[in-house]
Amino acid sequence: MYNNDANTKNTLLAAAVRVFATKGYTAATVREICSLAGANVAAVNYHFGGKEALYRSVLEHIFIRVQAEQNRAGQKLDANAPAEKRLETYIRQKVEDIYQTDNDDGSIASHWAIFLMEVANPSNNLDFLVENYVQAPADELRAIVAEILEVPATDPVVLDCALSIWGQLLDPLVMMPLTDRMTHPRPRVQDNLKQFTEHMVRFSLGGIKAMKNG
Amino acid sequence: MYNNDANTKNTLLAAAVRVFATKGYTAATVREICSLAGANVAAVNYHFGGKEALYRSVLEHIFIRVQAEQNRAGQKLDANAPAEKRLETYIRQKVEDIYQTDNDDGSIASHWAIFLMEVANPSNNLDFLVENYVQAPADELRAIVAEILEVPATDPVVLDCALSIWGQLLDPLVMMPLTDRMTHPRPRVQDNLKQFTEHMVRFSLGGIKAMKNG
DNA sequence: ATTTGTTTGAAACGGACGTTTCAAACTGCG
DNA sequence: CGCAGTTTGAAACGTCCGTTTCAAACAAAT
Repeated sequence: MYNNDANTKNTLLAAAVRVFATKGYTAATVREICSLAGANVAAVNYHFGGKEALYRSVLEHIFIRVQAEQNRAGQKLDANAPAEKRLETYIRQKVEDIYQTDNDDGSIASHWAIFLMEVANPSNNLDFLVENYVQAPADELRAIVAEILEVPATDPVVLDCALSIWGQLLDPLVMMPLTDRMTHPRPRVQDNLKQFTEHMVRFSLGGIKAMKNG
Repeated sequence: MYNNDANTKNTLLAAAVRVFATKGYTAATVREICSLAGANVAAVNYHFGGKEALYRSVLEHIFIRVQAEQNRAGQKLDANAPAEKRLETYIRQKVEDIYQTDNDDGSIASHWAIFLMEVANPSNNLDFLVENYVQAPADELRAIVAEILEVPATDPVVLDCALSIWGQLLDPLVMMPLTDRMTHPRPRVQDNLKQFTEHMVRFSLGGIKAMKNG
């Protein structure tokens, strides 16, 4: 407890984020993680207690960044603006959060990659992710949609519309294996942020209003 | 070559469909498939030549059923009907195809489960699946959307709208791990086929029309 | 400098997997 | 019945995985 063991541990954690994000939990091997971190195979068990504990550490590590992002977005959202404008802001922020890449290679942010891997292959940790990543933004969207529709948030049509919108948000990620293989592949959202956002806003608003007179 | 080896081979194939559909290619084990089929571990290699060859046999086996379904749906689609009506028919048919369960336990048809597994964890076989399952229906949808929008099918807005619609079709499947874990879980589409179809048609038509004057 | 506690490294363990082996059982045919 | 070809079954093989072991290297404190 006297020295700076943080170096190896942090290197290991960073390597684990990269490997888990690209391969998923089961396909990732501790040997590859250790090799990428320049550490010994036993390092994972010594510093974290095992592969599963390392994975949980990764989830907690990326979660604090996501929560900060959500707080930042939440503050920007003006509660007094009209609901339609708030929907636009909501969609724009989510699109930016998901698809804006700070990294040079244009790859998705690792926490979204890991999130997708969990959805595709759910483990016990998905409950934690939904509770902390998904629930609050989803409730927020439901409130906005309910206000546009002028119905209570418990109305089933609100849930339907909210899911249609969340679906459109995550689809480019989920469907990428498909769209990349089609004869007319979809251009990467990362390269068309503004255009994609604009389409989503118009299409979604049009869809919601079409559900209005019920 | 004189006897009916078809019995063991077919039992093995049926078991493989079930196991691959629930676990995916990598997570599925030859031992479990053989155990479910009441066959020896060596049976897979003897009858199919290995796990991967068995998987390809499964894909080809379920593909002939899917192609028959698509032909049946294609015949029903009246080319002379107005585009909006054809969109409604298209959506209704796809929703039924995907979510209507003939099996008693309400589980998704196995070919869709396997398809989803491939999307989540793409292998070389996904190219085959996209080419034969996805490409034609996707082109069909693009034609319908282009007609409603009164623009050529090559217009980018057509692709955007078509993807928004395909996204809504597959979302309940893909997002199920999420929606099941939320405080307001979405009711299973299987139990609300008509309601879900109606929402999708109205929402999508509203969305498309909102993109019209562009 | 010696001791004490912490971190690393090479090697091995135990288990699960796909696959192979080969003898036994079975089938159809003369 | 007896034989040839086909199919099965039990056991083992080789590989890769996560994990454990334990001695060596290291850092800090007396």
